[in-house]
Amino acid sequence: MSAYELLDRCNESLPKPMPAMSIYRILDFLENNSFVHKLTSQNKYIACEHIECCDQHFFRSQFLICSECPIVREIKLEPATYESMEQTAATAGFSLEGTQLEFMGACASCSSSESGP
Amino acid sequence: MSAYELLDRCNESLPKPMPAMSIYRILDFLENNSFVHKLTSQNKYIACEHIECCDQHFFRSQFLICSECPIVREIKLEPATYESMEQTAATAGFSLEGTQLEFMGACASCSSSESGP
DNA sequence: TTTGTTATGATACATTATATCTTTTTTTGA
DNA sequence: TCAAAAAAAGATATAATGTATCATAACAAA
Repeated sequence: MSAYELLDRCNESLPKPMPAMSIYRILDFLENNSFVHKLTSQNKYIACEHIECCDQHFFRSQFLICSECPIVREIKLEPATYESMEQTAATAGFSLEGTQLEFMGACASCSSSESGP
Repeated sequence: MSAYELLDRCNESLPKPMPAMSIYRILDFLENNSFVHKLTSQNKYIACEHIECCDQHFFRSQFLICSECPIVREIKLEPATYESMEQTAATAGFSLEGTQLEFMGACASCSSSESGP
C-alpha cells in the first residue's frame, strides 16, 4: 500500500490523526532494516516476505508485481543471476551497491483466468 | 532529468510557458516507443542509450545509476540472465511482461576518486 | 462542409514526499 | 542526581510529482 493509504489505515484506529511525516520516518526505519521494501515503480510499500525466515536479508530480492490484482511476490534472487548482472556492471566500470528489480506481469491466478473458459 | 526539470528547460527557450501536462504526454509517447526510459527509483527520465543502434528495442535493459554523480548507463541485459529471472518468476506462477532493473552504485570515475590518493 | 475523432491547451487538483521548527524524550556525563 | 546535549516525535507548511477534466483546435472521413 502507499504511504498515505497506510496513514489512513493507521488513523482509523488512532485517537488523534498521525502526521504524514511520521509514516515516512517509520517507513524509512523499516526500509533500512529490511522489514519493508519499497516498490519504486508503484510508489508503494510492502512487508518483507522473508521477515520470519532469517535474521537478516543476506540475499537480493526480485519483486513480481501483478498488473491486474494487488499480489506482489518477493523472490530471492539466484546468486548466479545476481553475479552475472554484477559482472555486466563491472565491465562498465560500476561497483554495485544496491538493486531494485521489479517485474511486471500476471500472477498465477490472473494469467489463468485471463485465458480461461 | 525530472519531468519538471525538462519543463523548465523547455520554457527557457519557449515564448509561452508549456503546461506540465504536455511534458507528461510527450514523455508517455517517448516511453511507449522506447525513446526514453523512466528511472522509477529516481522519478527521472533518460534518453535511450541505444536509440541509434537499432530500430527497435528487442532487448531488456539494466540501468546503472551512480549515487554520486548524474551518470546513468543503460546496459543490455544478457539474454541468459533475463531467462533465468523469467524462469524464477515462472516457478512462482508469474508470466513476465516487463522489467524495471535499476542498480545503484558508483560509476568508474566516482569509485576510483573515492578511494584515491 | 459537416461530422466525428484525436490531439493539444489550460486549469485545477490529487498524490507523494520533504523541510523546518517546536516539543518531548532519552542519553550522558559532571 | 540532575542539568546539558542529543535524538526522536509532533506539527505545520510546502515542495515535487503526476493525473483528471474540460474546452478548444487540428485533422480525417463521409
